[in-house]
Amino acid sequence: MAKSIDEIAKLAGVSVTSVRLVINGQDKKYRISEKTRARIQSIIDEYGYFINQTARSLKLQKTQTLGLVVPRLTNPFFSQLTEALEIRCREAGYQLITVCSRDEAELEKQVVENLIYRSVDGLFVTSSYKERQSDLLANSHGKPVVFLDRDFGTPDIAVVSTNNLDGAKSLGRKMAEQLEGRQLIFMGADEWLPTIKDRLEGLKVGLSEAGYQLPDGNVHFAERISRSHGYQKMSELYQSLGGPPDALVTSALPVLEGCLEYLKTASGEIPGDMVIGSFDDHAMLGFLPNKVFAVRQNAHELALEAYRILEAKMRKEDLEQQQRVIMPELIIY
Amino acid sequence: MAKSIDEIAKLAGVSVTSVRLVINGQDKKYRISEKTRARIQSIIDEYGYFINQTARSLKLQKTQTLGLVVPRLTNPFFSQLTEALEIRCREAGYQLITVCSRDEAELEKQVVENLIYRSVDGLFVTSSYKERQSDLLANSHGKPVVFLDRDFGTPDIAVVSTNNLDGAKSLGRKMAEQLEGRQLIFMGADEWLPTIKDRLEGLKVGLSEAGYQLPDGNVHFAERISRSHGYQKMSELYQSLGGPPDALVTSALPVLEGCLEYLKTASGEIPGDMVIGSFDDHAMLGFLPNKVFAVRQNAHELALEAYRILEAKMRKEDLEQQQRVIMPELIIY
DNA sequence: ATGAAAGCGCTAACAG
DNA sequence: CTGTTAGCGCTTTCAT
Repeated sequence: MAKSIDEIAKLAGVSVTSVRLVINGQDKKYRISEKTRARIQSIIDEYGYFINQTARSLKLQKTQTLGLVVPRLTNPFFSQLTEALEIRCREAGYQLITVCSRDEAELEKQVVENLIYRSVDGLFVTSSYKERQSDLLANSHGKPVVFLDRDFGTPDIAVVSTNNLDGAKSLGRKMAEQLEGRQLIFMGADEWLPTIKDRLEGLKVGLSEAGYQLPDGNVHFAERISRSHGYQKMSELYQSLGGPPDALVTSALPVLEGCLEYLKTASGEIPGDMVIGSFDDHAMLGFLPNKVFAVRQNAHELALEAYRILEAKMRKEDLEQQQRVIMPELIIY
Repeated sequence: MAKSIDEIAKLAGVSVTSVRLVINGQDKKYRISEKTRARIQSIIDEYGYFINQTARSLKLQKTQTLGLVVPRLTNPFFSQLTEALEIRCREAGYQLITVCSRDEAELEKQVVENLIYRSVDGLFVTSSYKERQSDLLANSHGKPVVFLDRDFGTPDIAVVSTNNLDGAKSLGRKMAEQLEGRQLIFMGADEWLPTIKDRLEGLKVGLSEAGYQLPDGNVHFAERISRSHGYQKMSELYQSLGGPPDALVTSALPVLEGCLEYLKTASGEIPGDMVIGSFDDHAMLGFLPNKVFAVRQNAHELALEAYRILEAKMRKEDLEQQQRVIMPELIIY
């Protein structure tokens, strides 16, 4: 039904140039006569035209698509980030292509390569390892890249991340107030991630500012960020403590869920007097009987900043500042 | 750095045909001499080759991309569905492009059009209205479409959905056992959606099978599926009941969250003896002090079936059965 | 066993 | 005011 420019031109008995001009609204009256314009328009109205983006992309060497790599979409933080970024990109005329890496190095490599084959004009990447980051930079085929969420400290690259350090500090200070001599346990996972390191580091500083030194023995790491690994690790901890911790801080939501699940199994219910600290916020955290502190990242702001930087890179502007750190918010339930 | 076929051919002093044959591994020894093969290979090894998918797509009239339209990615059900579908598509050599419609008719129209412009080879769409569904079918430019999650009853189209009716029935039967003469309130939203209608309808049937007739006055609808609308509606309900309901069933998670938030504000805490029924499951539901029943959709199965049908359509197979209804699971916390 | 050439639909430069 | 044409990188058919 819908026709190409050539076909419209043929049907109207004019050249492709004329058709192009009216399609693009460049029929500035002194270029195309009203008669031809009308004829062309009528053909378009009758058959419909719709542009073949593939051909356009091939000609212009530009696809108007951007790629986004996130670990998982089922992680609420990343799904918020993705939604916000998609909206921003569409506003700007870009189509966003989102893929998941599951934080697996091999998969990350593969999906990034896929995106590059598809000739995306730029990339947003949440990289799982420092090496993958440098590797990508070396094989980016000149495509601009903005890294998200994790700053491995590689110099001279564009990164937009959350200020986990300061977020964790204020979490630490607030939680210390609740302790009154009781013990706090930190339960992390994927400790090689800079986000996780900062969270632990900041927490320690914040706690100590309020007078509580976190003993090394109170720091635990589950194997990976996942519910089952959190469950497993909490079961070990529960045995050694002989009960639930007085206060618990987890570095990610799935880990917290696993911990709570174990505690519910072991004690019959969630111990309501256990103070909880969580990185990553979730609506339902507010419905626990416990006192809960949650550090909420600003996914929206992160998305806007990342887009801003990528766009500047695409138009080859010189960026004075290609690193941005966004402040999270401390929620108290 | 990486070169195109033409350039490789020039560098090796051979024709593009020869280069193509070795790239595609079709250098069946009786076609290309070992000498030329080696020369070509060495050039490729040195400079690297990487295919320009855009050019390939233009030639073949096939992009190896598929589109997916979901209302929101921040809805856990849809993020699960998206993850599963992305994995399945990649396995099959397709790149999935996901966009959000926010259940807004205009936006849905726009994003679908975008995808079609980009010449996706096929589409998965969670349509928000029956009319948008028929409209899309009329303007699909011959592209195969599989609709997800919502079956508006349009005949002869491909739909993969959850058996909300039977899921709701078993929810109703189970909840009735807990009532012991107390009142149950249903709180829905977006009542024009077939999923929502089925949930209410099934619930009524299930309840009545177990001896409880749900009065019409106990059925309420918030304006839209959102936390704030759930909060609003629960506040009205709370006033008129003079307290929290004995049992509450919501048609979607955000609505439940809003209701609980109001109850926490009003009563200081979630009334622990309120029996809760939820469509859509979430990990944290298990941590409420309440008795909770959740109908969990099978996003994974839904994704696999949808892909299977779309693939069959793309290869123009005759489908005896292009409707699939997947059974959900009743989770009891 | 290898090469030449057409053509996918578009854009842009140039020619009337 | 309007038309012609080259070429983006690939696949495929037909020659040699």
